[in-house]
Amino acid sequence: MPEEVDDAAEAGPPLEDPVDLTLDILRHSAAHLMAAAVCELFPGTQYDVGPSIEDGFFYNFLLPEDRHLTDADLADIAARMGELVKRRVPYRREVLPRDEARRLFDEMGQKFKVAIIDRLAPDVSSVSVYRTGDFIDLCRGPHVPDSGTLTAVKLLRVAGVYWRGDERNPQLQRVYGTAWFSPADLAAYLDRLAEAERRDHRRLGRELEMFHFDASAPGMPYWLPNGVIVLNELIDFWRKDHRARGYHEVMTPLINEKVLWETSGHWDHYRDDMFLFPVDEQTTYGLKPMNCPNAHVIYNLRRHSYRELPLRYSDIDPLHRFERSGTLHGLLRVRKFMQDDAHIFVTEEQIEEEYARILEITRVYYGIFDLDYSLRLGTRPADFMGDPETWDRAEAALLRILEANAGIPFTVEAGEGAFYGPKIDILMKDAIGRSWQTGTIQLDFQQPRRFGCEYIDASGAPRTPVTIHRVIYGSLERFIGILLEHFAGQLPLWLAPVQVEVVPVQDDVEAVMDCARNLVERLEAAGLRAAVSDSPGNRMQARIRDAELRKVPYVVVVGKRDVERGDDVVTVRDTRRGGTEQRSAPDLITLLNEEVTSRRPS
RNA sequence: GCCGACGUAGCUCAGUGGUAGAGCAGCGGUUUCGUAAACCGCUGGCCGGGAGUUCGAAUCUCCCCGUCGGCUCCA
Repeated sequence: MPEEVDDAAEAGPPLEDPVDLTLDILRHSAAHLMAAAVCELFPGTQYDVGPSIEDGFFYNFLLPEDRHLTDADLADIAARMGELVKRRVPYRREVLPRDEARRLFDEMGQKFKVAIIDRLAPDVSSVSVYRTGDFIDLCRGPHVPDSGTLTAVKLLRVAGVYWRGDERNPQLQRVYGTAWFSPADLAAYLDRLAEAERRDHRRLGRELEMFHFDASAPGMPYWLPNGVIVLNELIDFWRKDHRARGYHEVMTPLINEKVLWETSGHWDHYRDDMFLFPVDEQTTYGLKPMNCPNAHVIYNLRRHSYRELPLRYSDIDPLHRFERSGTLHGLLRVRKFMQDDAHIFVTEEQIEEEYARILEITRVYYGIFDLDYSLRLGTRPADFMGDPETWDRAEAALLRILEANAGIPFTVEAGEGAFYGPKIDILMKDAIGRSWQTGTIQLDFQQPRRFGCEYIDASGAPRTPVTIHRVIYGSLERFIGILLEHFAGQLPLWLAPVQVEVVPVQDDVEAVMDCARNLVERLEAAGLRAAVSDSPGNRMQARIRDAELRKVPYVVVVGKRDVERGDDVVTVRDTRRGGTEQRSAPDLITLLNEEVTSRRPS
């Protein structure tokens, strides 16, 4: 789990012994036990930090002589831990003066521990250490009384991590594990992971034939017919709604000469994330990673009055970003994507009101899908453009906006802003609880200035507008990935590639087939996506199963009995809620159309 | 990009040095059945790519590509 770990937080003034055993204590003790096993198996191992995290624990190691842990080693480590559990090794606490503890770890050659002690606050005069057999760790505790408590522990995986989370530092190896009160709890946790895997959008995307990734285009999705329907429905809704909200859609070049990126600042701040290609000795083009520079070009096509602002340009052009290979992840992290993008030119006085409008759009859009989200304010990054005073002003404005929108939880992340301005991000979680940014609302004082954008204010003087960059869905690719996981593939009716499938009971009876085809025609005439089940020779049951597996929301079965009755009443199976009911065809059409237009989530 | 793992039929997977397999899907036939899998048969593979070791490589070694889990980075 990508938990934020302050590596000095483990050490400090000793804590008292716990009254009750918590999962936190159990997991932290499991981390110690694992480190003890690793040190026994690989003498000379340096150990760094090993906290409890959500659902488990980890410990970071540097093995001697460039040895690296592999999955095979995990089994050995687990076996050694098992022996220690059987021996009920006590966790013994000692409190030492700070300098004595430093000497102890220094003599042991544990330089990570020495570094932790050296980073402690000056007023910390004593620290505690815990001994588990021969293993000694710098640790505030508290811990379990002995290792006999650790009966439901499983080591999960090994990962490379940069020391103290900095890519310029040497890489350590981290072993992740999970620990629970009982083997039954552990089994339940593993079941939960297996359930999450069934919701994995990559699996659903393949099974539902929505998208594909080819080895020749890593991170660039092929959208298949089913996926294009979802994509287009989302875009159609967005387009129509935003036109009504005063947005003007534009389309701009996918590639621009280097000079544009120099003007925008991308050349200096974003070049490494761009696809760049020289076309001759003098000319280099860049494939656009963002739409903002071209939006500024459009703004500058004529003079603007303050009366025109806010001026809202939207676009959904494809973007390409050269993401590092190890970071790609299905639709959630791609190199080619589209955003429901817009650039809004406002006066500084209009910022807060326009943000309020955008946050209202966010509430509406995420409400449609029953999605829970949180907000995050990202402030000035290390590699920022412009002057700190402007940044401070902008950050203060966004903080006021967030506070005014009480009810939605938000966090402030220092250094998480874009290089041109601070931003409010919308965060969502995937099936296994990983957090992803979807929408973002960014404030930009830099690009309008760099592009020389102006408007004429009420007194006739030229002034520089502020640009708000905003996406609500964010990347449509990522948003669809999140939706697939959120709905476990059972999309709301308005997005479902096939909304109704008609299954004939007897596919060799012409009257039955005519009835099925006629129903589909009427559904289609009413604007619904319908099809006759086309697997000749299969029994009705197999056709229903097939439609269920493809997550078709409604399945209608028609057979001889319906034809003979001739009352235009059919049996409708609701695959999302389960169960069937009788309904006249006209009623069915009205009902489904109502569900589509209201965009009910399920 | 870094650490670890994985890559065999469209999909899920078995096969650890000696003739490439199963289920599902697909195709052909039989069946026409009332709400989650009828039956029989057939087809289908540069075993991710390249080099090496070996009498012999899906299997062992090295390099590359891709994927998965983390780290870093980010919509």
